Amino acid sequence: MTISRAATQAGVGVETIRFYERKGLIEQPLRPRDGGYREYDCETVERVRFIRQAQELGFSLREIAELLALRTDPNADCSDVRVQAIAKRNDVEAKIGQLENIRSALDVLIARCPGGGDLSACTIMDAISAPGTTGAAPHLEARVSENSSGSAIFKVDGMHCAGCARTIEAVLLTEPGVGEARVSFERGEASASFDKGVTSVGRLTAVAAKAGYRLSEQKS
Amino acid sequence: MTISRAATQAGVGVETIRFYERKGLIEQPLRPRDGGYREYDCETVERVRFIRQAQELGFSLREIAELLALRTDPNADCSDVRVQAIAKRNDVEAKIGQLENIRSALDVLIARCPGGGDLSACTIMDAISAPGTTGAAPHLEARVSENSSGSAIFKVDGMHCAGCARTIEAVLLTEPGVGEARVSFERGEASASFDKGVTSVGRLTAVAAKAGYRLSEQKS
DNA sequence: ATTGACTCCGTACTATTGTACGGAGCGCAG
DNA sequence: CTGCGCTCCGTACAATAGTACGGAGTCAAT
Repeated sequence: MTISRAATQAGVGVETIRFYERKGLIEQPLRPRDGGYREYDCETVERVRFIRQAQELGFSLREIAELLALRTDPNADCSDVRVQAIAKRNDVEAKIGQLENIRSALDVLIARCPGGGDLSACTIMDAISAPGTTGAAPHLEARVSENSSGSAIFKVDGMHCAGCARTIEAVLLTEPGVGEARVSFERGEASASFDKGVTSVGRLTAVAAKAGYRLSEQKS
Repeated sequence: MTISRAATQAGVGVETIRFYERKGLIEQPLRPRDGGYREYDCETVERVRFIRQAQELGFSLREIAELLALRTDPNADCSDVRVQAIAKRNDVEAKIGQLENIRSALDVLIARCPGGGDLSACTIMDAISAPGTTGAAPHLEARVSENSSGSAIFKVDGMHCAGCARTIEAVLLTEPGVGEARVSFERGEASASFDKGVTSVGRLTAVAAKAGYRLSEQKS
């Protein structure tokens, strides 16, 4: 069987067969003499079919290579394959979960949209511009009052727009130990709650300074 | 604001900012004189944040570029955005459906697997090798007796293994008008049902011949 | 004025899964 | 033995979303 026939039978292109050979997924078949044509048997066709089938189940070529290696390994156990399948199932499950989150976020967006009129009133654009308003932000709520919790209110210098406020919130939250950060552009104020054993007011002003904003603590 | 500061504030790498510029997603900001540094304002940071946010909702950079173009287009309507969002939601829905199919196929595989013992007994490997046994194959069942249905039984010459049988089934099914094809390696026989108005016994033997197998009709 | 950090720019590379191309070689039929 | 089609091989290219590198230039501080 020549390569094009094998390819047709496996339902792929000729180049794909050669590609799989280069990738080590199938062996190059024996050839009569050097420079001759590849001579395929049905087993290789089967192997290519196996690859396509496994791809449909969501396995990558790398994973399929492992599966194929197992297939020829005399020490391989059925449970090895089972483990792979279960891991893959869990991958798929996780992806489904992510996509469901995205879907419900989009649903909220679409439901809220007036469906016409000026773009400046478009709630979808607003929602994309301002993250965290379409759903709860669990990482913000979860850990108020943890250990030795402290908090501080700052006056902020150097903000030009509401985006700057979000910037500062973001950099404060990157600091370990910070549980909550709220910055108001209108009031020129920032507040943060944090674990005193992990970080400090000084560190917070430092990270903000690194981002280009001057914070000064307001003792209350 | 320099590029690295803007990148930090937007939560991306410096190279990513330059990459977005090259892609036209953000404009290169004005620079003091030729050869000087890029001078960013918060608006660009906002724009980059918008991009990341939209990516999390599953939009590709190409789609985000369209969204951004809308944002500055004075004629853009809120419904344009809504249409995009709905289309994306449907995309996401479709992907979820595909993944659910994969998941249930894997579930079936895992449930059937003995969970140990020799690989030759592994039902998962078997299932991957022999497609169509894990779930229904709707395209096979759906259209028996459509129009002017005919059928034929053939004796097959040139099969070497069970895989050859599947090959022949596959090539017969590629032929338009063929509703069902069954090939048995053990019996050396093939059967097919098809629409007489679309294809014919001759065409079926022809496509099989092109794949390297000789079919001869068995008049019954 | 010099140092050190940062930036600029083009290009090359990462990973994934193939496709496409061009020149040379092989196999078979007439 | 000549022609036609198929194959061989390496290489380049497709899309996606960046990341990395090297040499030169710039900025701010010392």
